[in-house]
Amino acid sequence: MDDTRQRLLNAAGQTFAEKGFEATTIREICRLADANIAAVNYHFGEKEQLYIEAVKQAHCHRGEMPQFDWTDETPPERKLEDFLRDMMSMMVDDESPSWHIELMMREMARPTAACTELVRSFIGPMFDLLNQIIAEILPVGTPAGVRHLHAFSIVGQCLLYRYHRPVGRLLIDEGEFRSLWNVDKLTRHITDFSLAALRSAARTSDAEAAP
Amino acid sequence: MDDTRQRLLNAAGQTFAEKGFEATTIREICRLADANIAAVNYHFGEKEQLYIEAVKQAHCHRGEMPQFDWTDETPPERKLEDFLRDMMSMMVDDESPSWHIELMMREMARPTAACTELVRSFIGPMFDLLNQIIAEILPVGTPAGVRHLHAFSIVGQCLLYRYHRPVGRLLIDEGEFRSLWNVDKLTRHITDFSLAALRSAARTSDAEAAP
Amino acid sequence: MDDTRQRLLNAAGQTFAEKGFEATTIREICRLADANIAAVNYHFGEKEQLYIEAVKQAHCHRGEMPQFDWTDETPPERKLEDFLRDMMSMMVDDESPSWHIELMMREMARPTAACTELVRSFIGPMFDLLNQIIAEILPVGTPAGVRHLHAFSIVGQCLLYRYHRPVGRLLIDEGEFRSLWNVDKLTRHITDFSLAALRSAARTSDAEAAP
Amino acid sequence: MDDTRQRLLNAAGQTFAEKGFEATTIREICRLADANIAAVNYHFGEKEQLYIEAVKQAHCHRGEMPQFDWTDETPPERKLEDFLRDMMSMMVDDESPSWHIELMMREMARPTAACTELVRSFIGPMFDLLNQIIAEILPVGTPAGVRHLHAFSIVGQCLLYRYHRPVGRLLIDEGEFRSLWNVDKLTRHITDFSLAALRSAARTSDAEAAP
DNA sequence: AATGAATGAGCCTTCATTCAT
DNA sequence: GATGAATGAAGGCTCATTCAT
Repeated sequence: MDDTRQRLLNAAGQTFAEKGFEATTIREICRLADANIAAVNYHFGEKEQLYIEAVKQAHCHRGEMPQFDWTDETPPERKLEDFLRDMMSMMVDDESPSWHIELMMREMARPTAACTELVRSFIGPMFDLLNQIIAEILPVGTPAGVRHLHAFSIVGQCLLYRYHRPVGRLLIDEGEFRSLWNVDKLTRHITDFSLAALRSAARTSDAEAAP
Repeated sequence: MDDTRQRLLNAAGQTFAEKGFEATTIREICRLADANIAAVNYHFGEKEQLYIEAVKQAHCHRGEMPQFDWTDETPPERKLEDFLRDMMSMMVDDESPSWHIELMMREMARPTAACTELVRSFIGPMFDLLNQIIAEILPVGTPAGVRHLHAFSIVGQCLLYRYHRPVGRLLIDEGEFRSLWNVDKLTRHITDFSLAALRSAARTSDAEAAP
Repeated sequence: MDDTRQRLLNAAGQTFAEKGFEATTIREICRLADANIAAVNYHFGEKEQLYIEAVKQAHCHRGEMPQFDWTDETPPERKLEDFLRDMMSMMVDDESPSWHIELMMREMARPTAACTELVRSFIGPMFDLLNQIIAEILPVGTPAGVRHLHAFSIVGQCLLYRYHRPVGRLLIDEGEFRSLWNVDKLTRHITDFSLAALRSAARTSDAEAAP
Repeated sequence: MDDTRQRLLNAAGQTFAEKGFEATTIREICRLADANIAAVNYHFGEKEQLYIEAVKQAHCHRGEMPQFDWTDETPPERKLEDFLRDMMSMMVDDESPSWHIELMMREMARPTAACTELVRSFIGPMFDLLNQIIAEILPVGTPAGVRHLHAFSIVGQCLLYRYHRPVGRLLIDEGEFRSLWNVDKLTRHITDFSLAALRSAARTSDAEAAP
């Protein structure tokens, strides 16, 4: 039965997400999974392989890629907002612990062998999608390098709210923190901020192109 | 002699920055510092205290706060660019390993007891400074919450280039990576991007305020 | 099918011969035999039983006892030489790894439960045969104890070349080692050495018997 | 204090001698030495190093080389007997457990890294001494290779009584075994046997040299 | 003030074996 | 008859820490 294997993966993902690879012991995982200590070695060979499999499963579980109901008519501004809302729902999840995302975040900050796979199947496609949206806003012919810089600027704004949440908590007072760390509000702000920057870049670029 | 204590702090900062708290062993630090194995416990009581002291020293070493030669005449746009250039020089340091900054980055992502002190003496003042610059650009009377959102958007763009450098390396090809991950280029882009967004916000705000 | 059982025995013999009982793992044997991990316990109950069966098979494979074409006329000197040549071909086998013999050698040095069977069916008969040859050379009526001492002296000379081959390699230089560790040369030397000793013992014994 | 280190070496030698390297656990050694389990790692780094040091100490303890009160007048026959008596007292030691020798014997049969040192400081000198005695008996000018063969024949006779004691026990009945496995009796037999062979070789050699 | 020695808890891994199918 | 899954004990080793000097 694959039950034990699955329970191990869940327990591992959860614990690795919470404490990181080094600080997690396989005893802890096995206790949580209600499995024998030797089960990890039997199913995965070694601790690191279990970690890699857990990361793989983490983003699979999330559903590979979000589904948007966009048509050919959908304006890019709307697409950007949808995209950002999806991103921010991953960054700010007060209700669920969502170790799947936490594990991916850890992997992005300190990549191990599992990172390549993660980039191939999730991060890469998301990055490409964002670049397509940007391409619809910036003038045709904008170099890829410029689009990438804008994409990084947008993604950077999102990631901060997950990675630096504890620091943010120290920088602003509690009331403000609670009203701020909220998917709706943050989505709206980042959308406005980024759209303004993109439009400005588009204008500048046009002006340069047509003197 | 305080020599041993100092050598321990240096060795600890270096190693903690490179490997993180868990993955670093006291033996390793002592070997690097050419000190006795019991020296850490003698001077600092326990491993965690050594870590805290190392973090404290890391940001002290950096010189607390950058010094800008601004006058009352200096326009906020110039100030923002200077500020961002200083930030980016911390984010992108190809030449020096700069464990001081790496340690601070680690602490910001996974705060420990040392974080409060770090925020008080370095991150907080930097955040305040950025907010002052923003306040000069946005209309008088803009609520603090709005300023903070803009500050986060700006800081988020910067931090990405340090935290997600390995992922960035996987997303774009090597030639582009090398031409992109560069203080000048990134400073200019982030300045332009953020300034455009701020100006747009300023216009919108004025329009709302004066119908 | 008895195929698996047989493959296990071969793999076990080979591995036990090479590494000894303790250092050999069941997994290793099963991998080599391309059998399931539980096959050993299924077919043999436990590791030790597999070892015993492997030892049994080792000497069976060798053909129980050598066949000599001796007649009543064959002089004992010739018999001794034939016997020693057979012994030495087991001790010095450059060509084949011959795990069958290596396993028997191990068992003789550190006997386990398998040893009794080995002595009964192979070593004992060989020892008896040697004693018969000795009896033909020493005067009639020589006590069994004296014959046994001579047998031990002869066997001891042979065994050294297998058990202490690595030490021998360190005691003499490589050229000499290669010219020495050779069935023909060693057979001739041990035959001459032993025959001289036996004849001397025969003379002494006769002199004592007939004053 | 070096007390613990010494106790560990003693316990290790004893246990390794009894059970071999693989079958011995460091927990067992530490229990016997009344030391903490981490003491082995502290003093020797790893199990194998402890083993090597134990082997080194084993032959040091024995007193490097036996001391014989020989003069220039001492006939080689007397020297051979003394030499063999010393050898046999190592091979047949009913009274004392003498793990020192047992450990050396194990090392000779299955050499590890410790063997080279053992050969250099003990086995080699003993082998040289035996060859000198042989040189006094065989005619001047006998090639080294021939002397070595005789030395091996003599040493082989001795070693059998230690390595194959259990098999010997199965080949002859208990009464005979007890009367045989005895330093005096065996020394006398091996001396007579070998001396006869050497003298015969000397005569043959002379006859060939002077036709 | 400073250190070599020692400690005990705990790490990951591997073992021979047994269980349920 | 044969096997993949699972088990518990034990393996060597490393850890941060403390002790006696």
